[in-house]
Amino acid sequence: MATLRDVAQAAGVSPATASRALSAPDSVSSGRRFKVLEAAQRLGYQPNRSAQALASGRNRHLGLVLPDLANPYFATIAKGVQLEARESSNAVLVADTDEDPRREHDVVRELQTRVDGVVLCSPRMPEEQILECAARGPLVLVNREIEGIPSVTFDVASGMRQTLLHLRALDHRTIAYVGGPETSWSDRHRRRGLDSVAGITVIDLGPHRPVHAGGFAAADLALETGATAVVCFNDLVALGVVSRLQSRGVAIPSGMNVVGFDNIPGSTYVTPALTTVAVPLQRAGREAAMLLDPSLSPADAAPAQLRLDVELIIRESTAPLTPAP
Amino acid sequence: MATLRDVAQAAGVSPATASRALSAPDSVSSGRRFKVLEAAQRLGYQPNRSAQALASGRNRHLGLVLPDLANPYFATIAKGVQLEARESSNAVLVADTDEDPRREHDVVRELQTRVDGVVLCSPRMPEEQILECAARGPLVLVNREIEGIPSVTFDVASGMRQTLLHLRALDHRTIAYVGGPETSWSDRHRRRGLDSVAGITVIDLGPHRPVHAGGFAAADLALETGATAVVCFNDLVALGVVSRLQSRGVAIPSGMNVVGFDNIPGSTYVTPALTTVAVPLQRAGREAAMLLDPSLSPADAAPAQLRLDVELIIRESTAPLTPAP
DNA sequence: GTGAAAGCGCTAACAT
DNA sequence: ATGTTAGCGCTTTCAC
Repeated sequence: MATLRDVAQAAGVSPATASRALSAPDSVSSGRRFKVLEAAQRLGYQPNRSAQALASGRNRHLGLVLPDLANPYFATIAKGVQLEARESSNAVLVADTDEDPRREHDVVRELQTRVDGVVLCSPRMPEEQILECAARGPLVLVNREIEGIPSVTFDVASGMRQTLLHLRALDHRTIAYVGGPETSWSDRHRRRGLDSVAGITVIDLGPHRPVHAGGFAAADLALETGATAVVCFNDLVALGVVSRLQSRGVAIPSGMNVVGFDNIPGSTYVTPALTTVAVPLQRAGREAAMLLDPSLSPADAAPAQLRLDVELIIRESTAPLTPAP
Repeated sequence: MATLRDVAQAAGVSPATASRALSAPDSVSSGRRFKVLEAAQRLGYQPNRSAQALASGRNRHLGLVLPDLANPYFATIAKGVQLEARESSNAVLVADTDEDPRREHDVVRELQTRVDGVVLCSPRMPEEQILECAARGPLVLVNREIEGIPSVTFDVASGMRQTLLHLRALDHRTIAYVGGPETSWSDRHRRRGLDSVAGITVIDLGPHRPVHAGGFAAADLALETGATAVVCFNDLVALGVVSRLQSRGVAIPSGMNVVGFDNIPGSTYVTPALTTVAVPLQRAGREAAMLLDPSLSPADAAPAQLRLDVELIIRESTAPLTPAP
């Protein structure tokens, strides 16, 4: 394998010049630059990443920690991180914590020994642990906000408000909300939108596991309340609600309206297709990765806290309460 | 940040001994080992990965290349790779190719500059390009076999045979097969199982895109043939077939049976739950990562070609053709 | 703009 | 079992 020395020698310049020709082309006269590039090409030169990293103190590796790679929500964020990473010639180290918040802390620390910065999607890790991790190296939060740490979140309160306005316009007056994990930033902020619309009564069905199975129990509760629509913490839960309602013989939307959150791919595949709040997951991943780029964030600036807009997508699972005659 | 020298000094030993105490404990007397470990602990020593990598020539990084992270099929494989990597104290660099086979080659090569070995899930990259990549460094294929390259695949022909036997037992005599991409190893091998069961006529519906949308067109074709059951290349397609049939008013399983492949999580969420062939995706990821461990594979041995067993999971989308009276 | 030289922090012969 | 020594391949002052 050809080294930089070989290239320099072949080009008749010093290793320093060869290095510069490759990484800071403008600081080398065009003649020599050309010779170096040509030699590198000819010898099939591939820089040794480890040596670069050791000498420069930077890896060009980004870390990404998330609860579950097989969850389309997180997978989509991961795609966004990848996309941005590739454009800034970084690589992404992904670590899945298997939904175990206790494991997250160790995973982050382990990753921090290997990367220049970490994107952390951790709905449940205790705040003080996150602060501790942030002290060890650059870190950006996704879907959660902590004072003093850069983050990318979604304006879910607005999403909730849009949802309620939509349902009210369809003549619904009593709706049920299937909550997510109690400790989640994301659920707290959805709830902030719950009382933002006059003329709608919201029945709180309490916290539920944010997965398909969580929707089963919730569906039965919803039916009991007399609500005409059920709004769910996320699409996975909403899908569970739909399944359960259908198997109990309740038609959607005629017997009950259902709204999800997130707009994961599965929300369009189900029948009826789910009305849901689209959150720009991939964009969030990109933005998070960008916030990690040191050249873009002067160290003295306040940590950026992005709040991305969301949009209600109306599909088949919501309809006027009483259809026109 | 404390370095190994600092630790050595604090423990009153040479850097070499300190290094050994940490990485090959048995080669150091227990007294000194203890002192080193204690000093490391006290100073909060964290080895510098770049330096280790440069000196040893190994990164403890594994690469994983796949078409689409948001596809549950690949996401599950990724989880398996992660699991095994963690146990062997490796980290995983994931690269998504956005389903673009032309991009795969570059992505793999880029990754190979950063990792000790690559797990490649690439249904469509041309064989010669894969061979070229394999020549550059350790590489294991998943869900594809190429002579001379270690791989982990599934016995999908057996899965197909199990499916046909099941359908025959339910009195089906004519079934339709919705194929996947023509060039895919995986589709070729499914087809090998197609003629393995006597007494069943299989109508080939031709290649389809292996996603939900692909199932729509296929559903209409299937209806036209008079088949009583449709077997699909994968669950995503099967889900599409189900959607389309239902929206055309065909009940499942009474009007048509549907079988998928892969047993992705979504296959249980749909109504009716999908009969499908479960393939051990996570296990495949693990095995692939293990094959990459140099300590387990003597360089002179023939490349391992694992073929994992699959199992038909019978759910609600298949039923006897003519129910008992 | 260019080169010489000094490391980055660690591992692995080699010698003892 | 331990220490000495030499790099691994690159980046980056510093002087010119």
